[in-house]
Amino acid sequence: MPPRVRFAPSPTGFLHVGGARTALFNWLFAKHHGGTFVLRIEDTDVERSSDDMVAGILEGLRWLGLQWDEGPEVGGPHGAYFQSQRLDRYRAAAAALVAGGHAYSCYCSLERLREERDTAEARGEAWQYDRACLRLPPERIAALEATGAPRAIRFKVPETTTAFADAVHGRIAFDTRTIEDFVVLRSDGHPTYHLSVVVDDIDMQITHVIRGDDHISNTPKHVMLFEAMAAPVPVFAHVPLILGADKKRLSKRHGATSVTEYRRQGYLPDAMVNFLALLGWSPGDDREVMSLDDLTAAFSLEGISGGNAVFNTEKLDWMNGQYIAKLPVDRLAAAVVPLMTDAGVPVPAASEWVHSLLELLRPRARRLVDFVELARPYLVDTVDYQPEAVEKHLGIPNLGDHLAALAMALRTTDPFDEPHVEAAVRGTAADRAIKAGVLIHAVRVAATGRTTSPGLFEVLALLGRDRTVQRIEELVNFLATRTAQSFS
RNA sequence: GUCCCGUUGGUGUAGCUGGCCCAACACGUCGCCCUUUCAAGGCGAAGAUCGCGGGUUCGAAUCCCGCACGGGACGCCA
Repeated sequence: MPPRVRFAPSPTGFLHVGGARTALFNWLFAKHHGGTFVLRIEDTDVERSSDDMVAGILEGLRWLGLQWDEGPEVGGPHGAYFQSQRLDRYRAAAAALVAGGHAYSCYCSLERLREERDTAEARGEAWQYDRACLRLPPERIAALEATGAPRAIRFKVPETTTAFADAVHGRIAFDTRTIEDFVVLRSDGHPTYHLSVVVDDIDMQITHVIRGDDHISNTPKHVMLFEAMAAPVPVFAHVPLILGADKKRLSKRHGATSVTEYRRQGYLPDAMVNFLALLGWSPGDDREVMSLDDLTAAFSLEGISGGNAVFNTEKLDWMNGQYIAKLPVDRLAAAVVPLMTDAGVPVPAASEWVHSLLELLRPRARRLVDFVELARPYLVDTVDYQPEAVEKHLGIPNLGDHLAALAMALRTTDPFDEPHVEAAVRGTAADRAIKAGVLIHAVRVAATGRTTSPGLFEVLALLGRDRTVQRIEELVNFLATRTAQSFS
């Protein structure tokens, strides 16, 4: 039977990288085994959930290429896929638990519970629910019910040892005495997380629950619930957490954590997926740059490692560079041109020329946004000279004359391509008995205003004769006025 | 405080059915090559007493025990 897995985000925040990786592992597992990937929105916390967050999560998943087989917008035979639309199911399940003797009503006030916890915490201890309401005599319960007192439903935790076989950690056992009678249905009729997940996982026939390590201690509760509902317990696989550089759980403090943010910064979805897949998982061999198809073919739960992983941005950048290097140029242009336009850098319509430019810059970019600054000198009309470039390369005696001579030579360079431009530059340098490098550096400043650029002859060929000559002459003028000023 | 998970170079991992491991791959770092600069690419180097301490064994990163440290969970949040 093909497996059914699910990703069940709570729309109380953005899709962060940890959630994205959990989704990815689920997706890969499903695809590897020809199974089904279900997306379920856990929005039982009405206060904190929002439609915008749902939209953002869906968008993030699609951007990564993780389309779901069942869930929001695509439907499926096991819906609804929003927990807020399944409230009846949870209430029925809670009633069934009570009827079966697995759960009971609790009339304790929130104030009392909080006080108990606070005093316990003051002693440095944890408080467990004292089962006060489990011992209530029937007539007392009847009286409370008659007055319409608010009541929650608590699961009656049996005294045993619950154990489950975790696909990444092996057997994990809990003494249930350390687990209190947890609430499954709040007094407002809304289910808690524990009830809704289990009910949904049963209804949606989930066979494998792949989720974060932070759920390990919830799992015995879920196992007990599955058993109380006489449902088969799915296989659990708890994947390690993603940590920041300080080994603390990844959070806002660490900078970008949402996939939307990485998208905005110019990371490619394939690179993101590849990088995330390698955080806590390995194919078992030395492969690292892997497509979604490669990952799907290689994926297995056994390859997931047990320890938490630090999110290493440097490696992500490297990975992104690998994918930028391989991106077909038309797709690269489609991704990058809008960024340039947004930044106020005009891009000509001539796509051949733009493609050549991008090819020149490609090995120098790690993120798509890098292209904007990299490309700026080739797209704007006037070149701004960086002070350090001026200082470093323009202090040559008679430089203006040398440049004027070069401009003259370039005027008749034909064709104006890389080898001919190179010949003209080197020829001029030889004629004037200066090192080619000196002239090259100065011309780079003329053409780009910077100390660094792609190979100068490629740059000039790309700029074309007119703009090249014009920029060299502009630098000649700049030098002349500067000299005049220094004498005044 | 209690329970649970984890611990291989700065980072991510491989190795973990014990010997082929004086530990491998990738990122990062450093150097060299290429070269007009910056990248990219190629080549090379440094960097881990495999958390610590005991044990088992002819032999342990690999098996057992203890400890330390890190992380997570202990809600009518998910």
